[in-house]
Amino acid sequence: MAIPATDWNINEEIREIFATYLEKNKQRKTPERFAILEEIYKRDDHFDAETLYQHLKEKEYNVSRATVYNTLDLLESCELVTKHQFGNNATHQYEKAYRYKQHDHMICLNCGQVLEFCDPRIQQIQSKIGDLLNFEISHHSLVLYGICQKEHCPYMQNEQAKEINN
Amino acid sequence: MAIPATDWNINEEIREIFATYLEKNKQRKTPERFAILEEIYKRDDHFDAETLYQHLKEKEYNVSRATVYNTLDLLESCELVTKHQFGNNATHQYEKAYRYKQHDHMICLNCGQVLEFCDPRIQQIQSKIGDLLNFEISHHSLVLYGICQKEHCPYMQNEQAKEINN
DNA sequence: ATCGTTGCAAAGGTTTTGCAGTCCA
DNA sequence: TGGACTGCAAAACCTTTGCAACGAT
Repeated sequence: MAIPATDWNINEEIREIFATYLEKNKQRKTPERFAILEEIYKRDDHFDAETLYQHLKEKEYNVSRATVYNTLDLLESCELVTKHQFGNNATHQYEKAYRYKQHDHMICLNCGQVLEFCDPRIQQIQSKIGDLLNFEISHHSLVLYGICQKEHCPYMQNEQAKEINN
Repeated sequence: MAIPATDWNINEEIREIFATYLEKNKQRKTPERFAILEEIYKRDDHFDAETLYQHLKEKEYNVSRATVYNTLDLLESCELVTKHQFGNNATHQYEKAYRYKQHDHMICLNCGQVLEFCDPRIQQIQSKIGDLLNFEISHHSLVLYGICQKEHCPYMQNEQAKEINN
């Protein structure tokens, strides 16, 4: 039942970062905001706002959708959360960002699984194109779409894949 | 008043491709569909469905939004049009795809301008990661976000930029 | 006590859908 | 002619907003 020390420390660290951010920006430290932050860092996958809202509702905390969206914006601003736009559907995907090294995504059009990968060349491309076209590049989004060749990838397995496929 | 031969030929070619696609897929060759195709290939920029709908409405053709969306889907399927998701807003951007070499996009977060660029390394990344993670990659989306350093980039110049910025 | 934040529901913008009428094959 | 396509409007979807009540500072 003991919580691993590392988990605890990370949670403390994150709460601290968020608290400092809120103070600096003269925003209130409400319990709802910290509950949302905690729930996000408990999860390990990519998620959307509605899913997060449902998970919170099922548990202890009764927060409204408006608060979820508001808090996600705040967490994005202080870089504790990253917001993604995968596929062509309207729904945004989010993921925790703290201490996760920068990476890009590859998505299976059949089963909807999201894989993460790194390639240093993308940084090179970023600086080269920025210099070339006289841009100060702040960030990028690279998504590879394809079909995973593993046998455990049944066609149209889940809703997420359908949405990504449109 | 003479239409340049190349333009004419390209238009004929495109109509032919679309017609063949429609036949193969047992879809009807309606005037609306060809009017939409033609309007798209007259334009040189990125556009969204609503803009296209308005342009058609202002001109000869009275098509409905539903038909515009339906036709854009068809044109995407036969690869005459590419659909993009820039920024975090809900609106999709489209662009004509025939005979335009594959490229990626860089977007100014101030003025919303969209620049296109090519870098062969992205193809290399695509095949390397595909091999590595056992994926059959069909396409990718790379968008660089930044601030253009030119003097003619006033802050928050237009609506598009605001939307990209959220 | 103040004033930012919450919850709820209603509005917002983009895209899809249902249905009756139209028209291509 | 018949089934697919169109137009219209309504619905669906995700997200934001208005406002009264609440609560952190």
